Amino acid sequence: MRHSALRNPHFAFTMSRLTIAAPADFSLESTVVSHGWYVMPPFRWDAERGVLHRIESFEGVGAIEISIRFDSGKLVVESKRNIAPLREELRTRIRRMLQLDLQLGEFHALCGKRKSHRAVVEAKFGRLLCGSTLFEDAVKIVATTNTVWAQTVRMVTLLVEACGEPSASGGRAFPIPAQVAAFGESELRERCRMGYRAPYVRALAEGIVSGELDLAEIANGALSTEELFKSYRRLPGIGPYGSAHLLAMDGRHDRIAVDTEFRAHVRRRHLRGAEASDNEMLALYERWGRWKYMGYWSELWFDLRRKVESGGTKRK
DNA sequence: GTCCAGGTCGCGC
DNA sequence: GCGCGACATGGA
Repeated sequence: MRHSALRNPHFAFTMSRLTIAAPADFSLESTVVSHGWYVMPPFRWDAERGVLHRIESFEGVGAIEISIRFDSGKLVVESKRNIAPLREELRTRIRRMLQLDLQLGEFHALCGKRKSHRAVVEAKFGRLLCGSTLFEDAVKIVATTNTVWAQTVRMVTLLVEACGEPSASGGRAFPIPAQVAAFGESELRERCRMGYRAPYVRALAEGIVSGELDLAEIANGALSTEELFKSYRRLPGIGPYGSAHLLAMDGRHDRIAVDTEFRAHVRRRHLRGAEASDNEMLALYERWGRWKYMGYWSELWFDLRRKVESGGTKRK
């Protein structure tokens, strides 16, 4: 069972540990619960204990289960498996997952000027939970397009179950491109219920395996935001919405991912239900400069939180 | 049965 | 460059 280590002092004693420094404006909870990724495997969020569980696979090692918690200003990463040899790679992955390198000062300064966004600063909100690879985020984004959230979760859960590397206790890591490529398009359709997205996901996986799509080059930080936007757009199944989303996961909020959610939010929040063009809606966020997407997203997210707290409908 | 959801693609103009 | 229909899936 998952918590056998807690009951068995021998295993508890052999827990392998690693710590990572976190920025002063970092909040584990706000980062984890920053958008819907935390409800999808291979993440599992224990809200009560404030522990993020995750399964990660390593070449030649297999899939291992890790937990991440925040203690005295730093992140504590633990596993029953010995993670010492994986320390550097694990650090790199966690920095990406929790956007630890993102500088939020400017965004929080902008929030501080707006009464509506004070809570954002207090919550240390502004980092988005990401997968450990761009491939994972791109696949998940494709799974969010033109469907409802419950189906997105279903597709991703089925995909991870179907071809992710299994861990000792039966959980699974997010599949690597080779695993998805080997799985194939018809399986993505039939077993993972991905529908017409199957060819996109397959092409994404195969493109990475063959080297035709070089995600490492895209993600190495050398490209300008607009160049990066164009690069993401060339990925199969990634259009303007997905590309803006991927930009945000790279800490770049210059562009807003326009979708039905954005439009509904703007109508509700700024237009008293009235219709407007996308450009008119986008113009409302111009004052956020480089932080347009997070300005919008934090607004939506905190509206949603207030709604949930006052007993409204629960989502994501 | 019909509509549509955190869109994207390929086509015709 | 811009508008438009098709595209799987499943819940409302």
